[in-house]
Amino acid sequence: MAGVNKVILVGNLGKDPEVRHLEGGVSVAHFTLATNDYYKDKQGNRVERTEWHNISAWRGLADMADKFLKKGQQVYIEGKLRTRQYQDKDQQTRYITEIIADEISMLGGRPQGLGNAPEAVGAVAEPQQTFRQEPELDQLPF
Amino acid sequence: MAGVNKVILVGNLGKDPEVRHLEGGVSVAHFTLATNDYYKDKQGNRVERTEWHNISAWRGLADMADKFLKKGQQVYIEGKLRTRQYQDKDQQTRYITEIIADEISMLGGRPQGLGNAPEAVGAVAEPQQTFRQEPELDQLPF
Amino acid sequence: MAGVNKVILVGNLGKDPEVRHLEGGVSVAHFTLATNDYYKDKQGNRVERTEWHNISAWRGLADMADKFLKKGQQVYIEGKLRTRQYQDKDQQTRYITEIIADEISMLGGRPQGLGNAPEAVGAVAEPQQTFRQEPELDQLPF
Amino acid sequence: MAGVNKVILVGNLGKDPEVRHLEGGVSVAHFTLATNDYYKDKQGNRVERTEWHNISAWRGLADMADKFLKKGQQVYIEGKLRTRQYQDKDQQTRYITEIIADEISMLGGRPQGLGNAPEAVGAVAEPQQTFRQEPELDQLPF
DNA sequence: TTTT
DNA sequence: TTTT
Repeated sequence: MAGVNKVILVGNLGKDPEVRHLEGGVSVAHFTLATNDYYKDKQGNRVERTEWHNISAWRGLADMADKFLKKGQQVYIEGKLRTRQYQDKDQQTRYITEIIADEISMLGGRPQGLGNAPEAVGAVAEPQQTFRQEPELDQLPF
Repeated sequence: MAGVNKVILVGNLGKDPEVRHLEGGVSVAHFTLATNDYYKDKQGNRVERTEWHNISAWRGLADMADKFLKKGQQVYIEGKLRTRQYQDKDQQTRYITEIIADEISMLGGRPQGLGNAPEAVGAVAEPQQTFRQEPELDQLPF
Repeated sequence: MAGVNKVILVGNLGKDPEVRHLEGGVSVAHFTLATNDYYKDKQGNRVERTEWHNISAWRGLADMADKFLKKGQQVYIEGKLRTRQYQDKDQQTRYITEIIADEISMLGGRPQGLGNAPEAVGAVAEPQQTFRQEPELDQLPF
Repeated sequence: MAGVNKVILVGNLGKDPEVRHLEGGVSVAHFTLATNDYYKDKQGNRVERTEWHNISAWRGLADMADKFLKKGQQVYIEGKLRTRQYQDKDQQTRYITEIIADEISMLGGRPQGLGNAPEAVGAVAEPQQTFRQEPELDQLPF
């Protein structure tokens, strides 16, 4: 059966990505992304609402996130929703919904907080690049 | 700050929408939506993965869902992500991520399970209609 | 520089796909897709507006379109915009904007007009499948 | 019949918007947007491809574009495709495909080329705002 | 005609 | 926990 499961976000990283390296050489990055929205309430006041999203990126995208993404940076993210369950510290089943990134683009100008570290040179020289998940790897379970 | 928070889904309702009428005449509908995905594992076998999404629709869209949407029906949904917290029965704080629908389109042919009930006539006559949230109401808190 | 160029359509094929086989074994399919929209005019009358899109699909997607897509069928298409120029019969430069498909999903029930031709069995058995362009081929010029 | 006709772009303005005021107080803005894409050719060289899009914005969005958007600025645009015909100078029928903007978000930092002109103060103070077409006006013919 |  |  046909299905479409697509998420498109433009927002700012709430923290630097955290990257773990799993067995088999697979890496995964996690970070949060804030998307801001405005609306007018009944009194006509402008009210801000921030939504926080849990982003995860795998393999090549995880490495890219590790190298180039920093807290505060504005990015475009395309991905899919996935809700997984886990056991909390009291052995209760809990659910968390994440966006598995398929594509990440760095927006705006030079990312803040990036020094002259060698690994950042690529980002500095071309800070607004797009990275895509290699599709042949997308088939692995995660 | 600019933000984009957009979800696009094509899937099938897991159950009939449940509609509640809040104080002030506001109605809200909840249902689940399954999106199906296929991938090939390392052995080349075709594996199916179903993702379940919590959909909520408000006001006019809730009324539309109540009238026209049935379990099993295939729909296109556009909306935004929202994670809210609630207290479970043990007074523990829990989080749930929902898609707040902005637009719902009925796909495919005549919806199954629809008899000749008068309220369904519109849907039967034109089963593949699109419904949008009235935007001037979008500003109300929910 | 980061760029996003994305089109999402749900509509019906205006005709059967026309497939050509280019040198080098590359195939390309062309068809038109109608998306319907409704709005209310100043008098409150419901007015229908149909927009016609030029779709092109390459390689594996072209073969899929050739086998499974028929005039009238409802599909979900994701792709990118591309405007190319060509010379008309009077040697005038003309422009045409097309959507290069990255993903096509068949929606709704059993496709109309499909008989029992062997090549259609897959589609009939599972008419709502999703097909994606193989990304490693996406890099070829077209 | 249900239909979806959606375009999502992130790119840079090729020129300042040109705004015209039609009879009845309706304003319309036109500008071009470049989206950049990269791919590797068969030799493994990185090749850039730029796609140019014709954007039009109506009413409130046209006024917003007039005030806040400048050549070179990076924006997120959501809209729909529309192909219209017109007569060229030789009375030949020609077609042009445009994206009618529904939403425009200014991305990145302070827009370049903006001085201290009074009309730009709003943009400078809050350069990354999102503007949406008022939907009740969307029903007018254009 | 943009941007890096 | 972001950004303006």
